Amino acid sequence: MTNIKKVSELAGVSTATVSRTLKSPDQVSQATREKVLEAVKAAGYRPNWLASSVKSGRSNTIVVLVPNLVNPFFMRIIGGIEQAAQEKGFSVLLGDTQGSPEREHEYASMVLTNRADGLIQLDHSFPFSAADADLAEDLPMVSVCERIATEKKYPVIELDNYAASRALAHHLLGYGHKHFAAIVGQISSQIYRERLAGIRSVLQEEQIPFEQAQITGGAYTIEAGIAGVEHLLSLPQRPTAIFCFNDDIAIGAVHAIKKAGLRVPEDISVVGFDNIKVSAFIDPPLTTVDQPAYDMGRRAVEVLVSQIRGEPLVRSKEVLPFQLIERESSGPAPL
Amino acid sequence: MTNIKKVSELAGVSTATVSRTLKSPDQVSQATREKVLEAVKAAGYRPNWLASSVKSGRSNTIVVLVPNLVNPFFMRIIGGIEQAAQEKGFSVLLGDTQGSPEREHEYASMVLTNRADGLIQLDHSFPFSAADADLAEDLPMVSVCERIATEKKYPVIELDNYAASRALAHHLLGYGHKHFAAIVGQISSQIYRERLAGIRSVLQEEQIPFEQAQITGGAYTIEAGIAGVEHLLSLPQRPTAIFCFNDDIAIGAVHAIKKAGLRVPEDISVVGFDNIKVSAFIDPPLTTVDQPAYDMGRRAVEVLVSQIRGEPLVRSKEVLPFQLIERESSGPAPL
DNA sequence: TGTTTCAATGTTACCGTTTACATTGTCTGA
DNA sequence: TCAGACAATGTAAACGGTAACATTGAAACA
Repeated sequence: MTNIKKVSELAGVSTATVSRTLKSPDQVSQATREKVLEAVKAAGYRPNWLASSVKSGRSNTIVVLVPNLVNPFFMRIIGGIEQAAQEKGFSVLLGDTQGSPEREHEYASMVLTNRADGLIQLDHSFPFSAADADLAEDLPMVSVCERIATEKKYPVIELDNYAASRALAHHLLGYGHKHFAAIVGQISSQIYRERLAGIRSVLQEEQIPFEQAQITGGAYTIEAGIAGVEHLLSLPQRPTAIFCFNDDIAIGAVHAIKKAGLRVPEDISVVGFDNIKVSAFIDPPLTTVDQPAYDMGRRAVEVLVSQIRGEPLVRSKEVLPFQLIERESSGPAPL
Repeated sequence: MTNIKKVSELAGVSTATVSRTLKSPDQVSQATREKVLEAVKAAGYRPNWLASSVKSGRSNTIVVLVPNLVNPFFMRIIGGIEQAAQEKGFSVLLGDTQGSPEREHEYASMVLTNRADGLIQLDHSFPFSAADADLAEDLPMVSVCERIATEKKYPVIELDNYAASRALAHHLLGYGHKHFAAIVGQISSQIYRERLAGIRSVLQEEQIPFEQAQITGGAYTIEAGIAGVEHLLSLPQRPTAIFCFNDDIAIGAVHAIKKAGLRVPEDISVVGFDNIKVSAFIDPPLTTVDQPAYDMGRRAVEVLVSQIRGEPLVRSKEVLPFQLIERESSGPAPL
């Protein structure tokens, strides 16, 4: 291992001078600087990051807890996180939790052991184990999309899910739909409640019933979309419009509807959520709500890093703008 | 900061005893152990990972260089990497390179600075900068799917792309196709050459021409698929079967073909590569080659970790099995 | 010329663990 | 009763940097 001592001997200076040459070159004379840099080159020296970090007590690393790596929406968020983190000199430790609390505990505890300085949670659970909960008191943590289920208010970057689903509902009402259904994602999450409330509020204003039987789902997957449609088509009163709580569900729903011999949107309109890339290119292209995933990731890092730096929290909640994307999976209600 | 010293004072023992209690409890007497563990709990002590790592000289971390986070195929690989890494006690630093050499250099240099112990490269470039190249001599590095372009042979986990594209070609020949085209991904990569060679070899055996004009593309994206089809449809001799070098390209191709008023597969057959999740649920479902992405990620970690541990390399190349998935995007050639 | 100042560099303590080596004390066996 | 063995614990030196403080020497100024 080529360490700073070897370089200092090679250059005929002290280790402090080598360190200074690399960290604050203006404190070192021109001549010495050149000498040292030459020695660095000759020895092939790169400072040991672990050693500097243990000294500074900072790892300049953040952990990101992702429920599902294959979800392209999450990956767009992570793209933003990566970009912003790199700009701020942080690196990103990936925590693929698969929704498992044990995995979450494990990754979350990295912040307790100085392996990471902060945490971004994309799921809605409080990621620390009960045993660690009190230690986790004031740790830098930010949630994106979801809201962490705990008393203490952690900053959150989110979408106005309530308004967005109201927009979707109005969009479908404008097409004359009267029979609605929803295929929801993970139950018990904040998102679930807000989106459902948004839909409910609009339908209530119009005095349109929205029965419990027409709410199905349980996961944000294509399979959940397929199973949801199979259930809905078996009901006595078949819906003419289906809210899917993300685009994966919607893709499954469209697939299942077509497989059942029905048409989208002529027989049933389908709307999604997230606006993932592929949604624009399936048949029919999906009406959905665009979430600024990349920017959400960026903001999350900015907020987290300012927390890590101990700066005061400006806003504990940031709501980013959504955009209704009207495509061809939604249309006039059948007569 | 609660450190080991505080705990040792609280327990009335030396720091060494605290360390031993946590790392090798059998060296400590029952009574002391209990005393120490109680103090650990009372102080809310968690050992500082940075400090242990600097001592051991190991970060138990691997960097993964990903050209594109949003590609679900890469994410499946990364899922396997994550899983295997966790099992082996490693964590994963994500490096989203976007194909930029500077980004690659930056992430790759983490291995030089002890921030990570090894590197998995999903792209085909040698990720170290020219200045670092000689330092990078014997660093643990594994490439997945692609082959790293350098003299020294790094272990590689890959698919038999040649055989896989031969299988696709035979599949389409079986449907009586005579006019072929390819929409390729990144030119100059190993994958590009092997897949093209596979197709060429089959067509040559059958004495079927495969002109340069019918090879188009440049990126592994939906947009490249769309642009590719637009180009191919403008040719005097329109192909009846199109090889797409990944499923994203194929999704774009199918979209563009349908938009042009043609049918898949009645007018043009389309085949993809990778078997990403959504490929089974688009209309028509995509004929493609399944790559065991998850297992490739797992194997990459296993090979990398054994390299990190200094174990001798068993095989420098592992070829994992592919599977031809015949779905409805390919069919009999039009008359 | 003597004092002050300051830039350049060296010395050394420290970050929080781990661990080789030293010490203590108890138990065993002759 | 005492040497030897061994288990339990303490002491202190690492790991590879960084930075506060100390030292040196030359320039600046009165």
